[in-house]
Amino acid sequence: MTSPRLLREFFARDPVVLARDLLGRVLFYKTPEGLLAGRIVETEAYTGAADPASHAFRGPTARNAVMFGPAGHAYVYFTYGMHYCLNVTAEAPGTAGAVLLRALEPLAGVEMMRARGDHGPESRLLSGPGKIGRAFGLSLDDNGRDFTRGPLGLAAGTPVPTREVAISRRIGISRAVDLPYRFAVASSRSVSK
DNA sequence: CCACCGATTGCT
DNA sequence: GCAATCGGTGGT
Repeated sequence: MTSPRLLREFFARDPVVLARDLLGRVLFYKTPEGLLAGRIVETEAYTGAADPASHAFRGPTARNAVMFGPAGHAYVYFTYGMHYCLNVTAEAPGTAGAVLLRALEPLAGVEMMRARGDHGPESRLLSGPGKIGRAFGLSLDDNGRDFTRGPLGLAAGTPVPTREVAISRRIGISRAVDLPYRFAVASSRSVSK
C-alpha cells in the first residue's frame, strides 16, 4: 500500500469486495493542526445502477459525480441537515461504486477529535459515519480528494481474519434493505449502534 | 418553484 | 420514540 498506482488498483474493484478488504486498514488525515487516524472497523458497500439504495442509482448528478470518476477518491455527502459522511470510491471510471466508512477505532489525534465536541468514551468517538465526519472536521471541501495522494489516505494496518468479520444488512436505508453489504469487526467496541 | 425526505445522532 | 436542520432531488 505505497505507490499511487498500486493503491489505485486496490480501490478500483467491486465495492462489495473492497468494503470487506478495508476492514483493519488505517484511515489517516494529515491536517495543518496534526494527524488524525483510525482503524477501519465498519463499512458498507454501495454500487450503482443495480443498487436502489445508492446515491448513484438514478445516474450522475452534481452531488454524486465523484462516484462515477476514478477509484480511490473521497465521496463526501451532507445529510440530515447536519452530518458529513465519508466514502471512498471504487470501480473504474464510468462505473459508480463506493464504500461508506461507518466506524473507526481512534489511533491518533484523539485530542483534536474531542475538541470538536464529543466527550464520550474514546472508543466511541468514531462509532458512526456522522461521527467520523464530525471528529475529522469533514466538509464538502473534502469531496473529491484523492486517497492515493493528498492529506487523506490509507495505510496498511493489520488484516482482519474471516472469523472476525460480521456480514449483515446495511443500516439506515429504506430500499434494497436485504443486501448483505455491511461489514464489521465483530470484536470491536467502536462499531456503530 | 415547491414539497418531500434522507447512507444520522442524541436526547426523552 | 422523536426532534434537529437543510440541501439534493424529482415532480408540478
